[in-house]
Amino acid sequence: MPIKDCHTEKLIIDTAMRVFFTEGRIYATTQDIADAAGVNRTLINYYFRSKKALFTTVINTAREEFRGNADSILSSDLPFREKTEKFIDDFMNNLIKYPYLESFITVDIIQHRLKKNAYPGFSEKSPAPIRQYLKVIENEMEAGRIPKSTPVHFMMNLFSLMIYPLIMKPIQMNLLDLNETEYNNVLNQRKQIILDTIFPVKSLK
Amino acid sequence: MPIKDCHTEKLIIDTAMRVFFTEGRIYATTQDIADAAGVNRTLINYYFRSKKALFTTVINTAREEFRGNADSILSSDLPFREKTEKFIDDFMNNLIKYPYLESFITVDIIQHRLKKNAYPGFSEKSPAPIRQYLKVIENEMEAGRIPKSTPVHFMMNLFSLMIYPLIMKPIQMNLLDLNETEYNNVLNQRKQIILDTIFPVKSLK
DNA sequence: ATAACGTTTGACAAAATTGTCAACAAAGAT
DNA sequence: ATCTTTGTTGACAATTTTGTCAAACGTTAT
Repeated sequence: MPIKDCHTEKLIIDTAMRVFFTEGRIYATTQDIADAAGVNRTLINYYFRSKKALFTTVINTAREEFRGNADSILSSDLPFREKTEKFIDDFMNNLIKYPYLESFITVDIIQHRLKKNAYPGFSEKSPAPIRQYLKVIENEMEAGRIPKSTPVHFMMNLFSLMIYPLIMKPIQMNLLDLNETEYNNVLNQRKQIILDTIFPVKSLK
Repeated sequence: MPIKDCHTEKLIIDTAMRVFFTEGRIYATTQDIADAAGVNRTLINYYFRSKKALFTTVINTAREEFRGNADSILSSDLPFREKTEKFIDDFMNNLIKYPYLESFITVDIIQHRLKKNAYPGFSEKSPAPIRQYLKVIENEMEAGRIPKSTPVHFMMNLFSLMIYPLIMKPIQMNLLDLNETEYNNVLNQRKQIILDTIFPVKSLK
């Protein structure tokens, strides 16, 4: 079989991403992943050497998968509101696929800090498209087209409103007394709600 | 030593809460916790029988610790804005102590779902003070004193804005290019920012 | 003093998880 | 057909983590 197959490798990666980032099973073992993929556990070691190596692979794969669109949207020369709208749309579609990705990255960072290692997944500076977008936010605030605070808070608000309802779905379902279907309906309304929140409509008494 | 000491038991609980909910070390072993507490690991089994039992104990302890204030604030007859202000203040003070508590509860729920068990930490309905507060939000929306959406989204926004910046601190620090001190300064401004976001000021052009 | 009790400890056993290896299978190249 | 390379498997070893137990300790009451 001299031609590289890599279909098993891809199967393992896809399964691991689903188990980790979609289902949020942070304690999943290599056996769990192998079972979910329907392959022999040894193959994980064959293709990735160790569980940790698989882990960094899937995190990087997922991050790259997300970067593409987001960067081109943020770097485009669309007007601020349209750009933000597109960004929310793209980002939330990704979130539905891998809601727990950020949670895993956070856990990963905490691990590295414990061993006093710098986190390999991070570059020194924040990504250029983000820095650029922050500048645009600043302009919009000065022009008075969005509430005056600081670009950093605007970004925090934006990410908070998008991500939190997805990663804490089980808790929120109980807190707000919603079943699965009801909660999913609410999630579908979020894009519009988020827009209305960060671009407040001025129709209050 | 016939008189119950319980100071070791309390030490273990406090340490476990710190390791789990403050430091976010989700992979911490019983040995890690024992080391952090400076006690023999066997004592964890002596006082709590198993790691899982310790886990449910600390989750319940932390939840009870948080409930008290929040419930009395939400059930008080303060005007809506003041009530919300107090709630944010109380909730965020708790969050600073145990930012990762909700993350752990979520992980716990996911575990239980995998075993097809109902989550023991949840009652059927959502807590009464929350249901009551949701009613008040509805009234405020109808009166036009806050932007019209639904109480559920208002709550989601509120929790999102409070919790997300704390649990994703490492990621946000990199994304926004802030060091520890700068990020903490930003966090200190959040209470006011959140108020301004959910009670929009109408000074836009 | 000693008996009783709760607490603490180290050594050990059990379980769970991960990693390694030699053997085997499959498929194209020679 | 045989060789070569890649992929796959099961058995095994190593490691990590958790749980158990008997013995020792310290304090108090008798």
